[in-house]
Parts: sequence; C-alpha cells; structure tokens
Amino acid sequence: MDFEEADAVNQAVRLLTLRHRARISALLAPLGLHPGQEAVLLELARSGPMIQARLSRALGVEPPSVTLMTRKLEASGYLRRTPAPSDKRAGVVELTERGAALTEQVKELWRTLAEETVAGLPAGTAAGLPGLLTTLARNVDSRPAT
Amino acid sequence: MDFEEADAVNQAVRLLTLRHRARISALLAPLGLHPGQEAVLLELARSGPMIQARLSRALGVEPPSVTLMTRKLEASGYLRRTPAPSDKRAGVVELTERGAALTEQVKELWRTLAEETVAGLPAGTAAGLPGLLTTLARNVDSRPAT
DNA sequence: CGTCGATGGTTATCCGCGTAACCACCCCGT
DNA sequence: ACGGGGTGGTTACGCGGATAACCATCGACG
Repeated sequence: MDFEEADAVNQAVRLLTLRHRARISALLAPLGLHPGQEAVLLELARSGPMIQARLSRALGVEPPSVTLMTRKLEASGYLRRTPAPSDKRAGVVELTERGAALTEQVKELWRTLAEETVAGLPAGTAAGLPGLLTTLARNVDSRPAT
Repeated sequence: MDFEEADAVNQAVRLLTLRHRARISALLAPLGLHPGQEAVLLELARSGPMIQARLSRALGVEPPSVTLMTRKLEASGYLRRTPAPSDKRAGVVELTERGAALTEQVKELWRTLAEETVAGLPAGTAAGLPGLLTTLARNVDSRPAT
C-alpha cells in the first residue's frame, strides 16, 4: 500500500472519530454529561451492578479512567459506589434511580446518533457496519487477546 | 432503528476510536510523539507552511488545540512559528529540517497502521473504506458546511 | 477617516484517557 | 503458616481536544 492510500484510510478514521465524539458531546451536553460517561451508564444499564475492574474491561478503558468518571457520576448522583462484601479491595458500581432515568434519555440520543451516522447508506452497508467497524477495531487492537 | 442496532453501531465507532488512537500512540511513542501531533506534521508536509487558522481547519480541531500542539512541537524543534508579514495577527507554521525528517518516519508508520487496519478485508471493502468512513464523518458533522 | 464587525491567537479551565507508581488485599504453593 | 505473585483501586501527572473569555488586528462601509 502506498502512502496516499494509507493516508486516506488513517485520515478518514481520524476524522470519523473526531466528529463522532463531537456529535456525542453536543447531544449529551443538554443532559450535563460528557462523552465517555454515557458508555458507563449504558454498560451499567446493560449488565447491572459490577466491580470497577469489570467495568473497566467492558468499556475498554484503563482503571484510572474508571475511577475518575465514576467519581464524577457519583457526585452528580447518577450512580453509587459501595465496597464489595466479598472482597475488601473491590468496589461495586451501580446506577441510582436518577441514573437509570437519565440512561433512558441517553438511549434516545443513542438511537438518534446511530440514525444520523448511517443516513443515506444502502441498507446492506448499514447492516454490516457494526461488524466492519468491529473488525477494524480488532485489527488495531494492541492489547492482549481476550 | 431499535436501541440494540443503534448501540451496536455507536459502540463499534467508540471502540474503533479508542483502539485506533491507542495504536497510534504505541507506534508514535518511539519517536517521542503523541497522537494528534502526527496529523500536524503530515499536514504541513502535505501543504507546506500555513497560517495557524488554516491548519486548524485542515486538522478539524479548534484553534486553542493548535496553539498548544504547535508550541510543543516547536519546543521539540520540529517546526517553526514565525509572524506573518502581511497580517500582524497571524502566525505562520512550517516544518524544520528535523521536522521534515521525522515526518518521513511518521509516513512509514502511517503505512503500517493502514495495512494493519484493513488486514483481512476483501479488496473491494478495503478500497471503499476511506469513502465510507468519510461519509459517516460527514453524516455526524455538526459544524458549518464548508 | 473613524467606527465596528469579523478574524487570528492566546489563556484559563474542563473532561476523557493514558502511563507510572503505589498500597491493600486475595490466594496459592511450599 | 507465611511469603509472594497477582489483582483491585487510587493518586499524580501528561496530552489532546473543547468551550469561554479576551485582546489585537484587519477590512469594509458610512
């Protein structure tokens, strides 16, 4: 592959990631959330209360990031951090009522965003998009295979 | 579109964002660069010296980000920031010799990254990838149309 | 000419995310 | 029983990137 083609691919990925994140930021702003926090809420809504280490792996971010994000969401009253009974090191994170309610709103925005994203695409392309993007993500994943 | 599908799309984009950036970070680390800086170097190599405002638009990031990134690259000796002769407000940014040399190394990594990214994809899919991703980026672009 | 909106840049401050370093605790093997 | 590797979590710090607020300058128009 020559540089021009490589650059086209890399720049396109870069642009998509910037814009997608910016759009998330704009959609989330009215709710008082910042990009990245929605992933925490959605994961907790999807899988229920869990240990931070598990949350970290589910989100694909490092533990220190989880510590800070959960702290802030806790301060906003959207989730609760309680010590785990079975393991004195661990901390369980779970949504509060307010957090669950907010997550419902996030879900709405999530649908809006996805529809915007795939607008104008042939149905087949749109359907295959998650798989394609996931493949790309796995291709560049430098972390130990799960 | 229901929530499951929307979530699949959004999560895939998010994951790609995280992994792609992480990979760039890992590749750039040996050169002492951080993700985002390579885009500055490549743009300057591609289009030559330019005003910061133009660089900001070319990169798709806000002016304050450009100010800080160019400052750091200047401190590292990879580029020069000089006042524009025709406009006392503006500042021209250009690569130094060392910057140009470093950019050649970045280009190599850029090819590596792109090849990793599209690994295992059907040729047609790989060929259409930049166009597809660009379409997605435009779909979620909330900025004023150029 | 002078005023005033538009443009280029910077500073301050916020957040997500990463690495490095560290502590507390779990648990397995000797 | 205890020692030590592995794991959960946090703190400190750095970077990219965003917004808000601000200053300096340009340029068009009355």
